[in-house]
Amino acid sequence: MPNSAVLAPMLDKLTRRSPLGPAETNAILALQYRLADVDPGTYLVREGNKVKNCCLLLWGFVYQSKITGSGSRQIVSIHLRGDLVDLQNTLIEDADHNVQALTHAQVAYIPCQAILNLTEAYPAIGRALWLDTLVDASMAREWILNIGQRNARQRIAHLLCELALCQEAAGICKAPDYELPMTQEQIGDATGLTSVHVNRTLGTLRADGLISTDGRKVTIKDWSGLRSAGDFSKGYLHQPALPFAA
Amino acid sequence: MPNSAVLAPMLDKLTRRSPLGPAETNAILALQYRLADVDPGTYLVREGNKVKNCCLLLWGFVYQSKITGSGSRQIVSIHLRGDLVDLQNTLIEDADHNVQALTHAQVAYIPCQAILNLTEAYPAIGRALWLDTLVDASMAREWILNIGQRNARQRIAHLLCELALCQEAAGICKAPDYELPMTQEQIGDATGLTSVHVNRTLGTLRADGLISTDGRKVTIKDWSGLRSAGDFSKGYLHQPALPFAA
DNA sequence: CGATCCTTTGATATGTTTCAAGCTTAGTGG
DNA sequence: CCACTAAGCTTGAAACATATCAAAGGATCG
Repeated sequence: MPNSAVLAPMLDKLTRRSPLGPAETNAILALQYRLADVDPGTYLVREGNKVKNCCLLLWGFVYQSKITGSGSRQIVSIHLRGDLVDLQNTLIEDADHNVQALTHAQVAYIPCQAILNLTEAYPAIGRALWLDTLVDASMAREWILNIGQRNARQRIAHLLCELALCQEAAGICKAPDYELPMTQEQIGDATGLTSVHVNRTLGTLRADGLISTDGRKVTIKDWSGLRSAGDFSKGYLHQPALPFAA
Repeated sequence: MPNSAVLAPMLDKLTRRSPLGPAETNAILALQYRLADVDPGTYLVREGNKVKNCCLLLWGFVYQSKITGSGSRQIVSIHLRGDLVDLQNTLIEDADHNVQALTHAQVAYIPCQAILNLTEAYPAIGRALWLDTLVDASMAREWILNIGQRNARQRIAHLLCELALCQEAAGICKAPDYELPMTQEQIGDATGLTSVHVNRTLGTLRADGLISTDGRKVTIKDWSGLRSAGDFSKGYLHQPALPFAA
C-alpha cells in the first residue's frame, strides 16, 4: 500500500514548475512503488540494461555517468531528493548510462508503465514530466559549456554554485552551508579533471576565501565571488524564484 | 494554407521512433507554419529571448550554442532536416541557448501553442515529442562524455561518426560521403578545442587514411577505423535499425 | 588499531593553446 | 573574366594548463 508521504518529494518537485490539480495530485500519490536503501556506489542502473522502473530519490545523492572505451568515467548529472532519476526509461528501454548512489540513499522504484498510464490519463502530468525532462536537458547543455569552455577553477566553482542552488530549491540545505557528498575524484569525473588538479584548485578557492570545506560539507563564504569565479548564472535551471543569486 | 509536403520531414523523424496512427498523422500535417530561408550565421533564437515558435528544419544545418561570460562559444548540438529544433520552447518560454544556421537553411516556424494543443488532443503525439526530447538528452550526455573524457583525436572522430549516422538516418546522404558543413573553428567550438588544433588533428586523421576531405565534404574511407578512433558506439542515438556501424 | 580510502604535495611530462604569419579558396564588383 | 578581398586553412615556435607519477599524511571505519 503506497504511503503518500513517500511520494511527496516527487510532487513537490513537479509542482514547483507545473501546478497540478487535485485529481493529478491524488493520482501521483497513489502510485505503487518499492522502497530500497542503497549504499554509496551501488548501481541503480547499468548502461546496457533493460530497465522497467524509474527511481524516485527520497534522500541522499545519486549520479548518472558514462564510461569511455578506455574506462574513464564522466559524471553527467547529479540528483537529489525529489528527482525522478531515470524518467527516460519510461519511453526508452535500453539504458545509455549508469546511475549510481553517491551517498547512502533511499529510492522508490516506480514501474515505468504506471507512469506512462498516468500521462495517458492526465495530460497535465504528461506535461509536467516532459518539462522535467526539458529542464534536465537544459542543465546538460550548461554542463557541456562548463566542461568545454571553462578552466578548472571556473568549472569547479560553477559546479559548487549549481549544487548549492539545487539543494536550496529542493529545500535540503540552509544557506551558506551545503553538502558536497563527493570525493575529489568524483568532482574530477564531473568536471573532466584529475583528482589531483581538483585538489589544487579547491585549494586556491579556499585560499581566496570563496569557500571553506569541512569533510563533506562546503561553506560558501563569498557567494558573489564564487558565482563570478564560476561564471554562473542561474537562468538555465529554470527555477521559479530562487532565494539566492542571479 | 499548410502544405503537407513541408511537414513530412517532421513526421518522418517522429515516426521513425514512434508509430503514429492516421488521426495523429493528419493532425500533424495540418499544422500551421511560416516558412523562412536563412543565411549561414542567422540567429533563429537568441539566449534570453522569449520564444513562441519552434523551428522545424526543412533543409540545411542548424546548431545550438551557449556562450560563456568571457565570450567563448560552445556548440551543444547540431541539427538537420526533420529536426524540431527548439521543442523546449513549447514549455519553457525563456531561451537558455542560441540557435543559429550553420548553412543556408529553410525552416518552418510552428507556433508552440499549436504543438501544445496537439499534445492535448493526441497523447500519442505528446509521447512522440517527449521521446524526441529524451533522445536529444541522451545525445547531450554523450556530448558531455566526448568533451570531458576524450582527447582531440577521439572527440573529432566521434563527432564525424555521429554526424554521419544522423545524416544517414535522416536519409540525407549516400554512404561514405557526408556533408560536413562546418568550418574548423566550428568543429573546435563543438569539441572544446582550438581551430588550430582541429586543423592539426584532422590532418592526422587524413594521414592515417581514415577520412579524406574536399571542401565541405568528408569521405569516410575507413569506417571501422574512424569508429574505433572515436570510441564510437551508436547506442546512445536510440535509432532503430541503422544501415551502418555498431 | 590496523587497513583502506581520501587528501595533499612535489616533480616532471604532455596535450593543447596562443601567437603569428603565409597560403588557398570562394565570392564580389569592376 | 580578372583583380581584389575576406574568410578559412595550414604551418611553426613558444607558453601554459592540466595530466601523470609517486609518495606521504589524514581520516574513517570495522
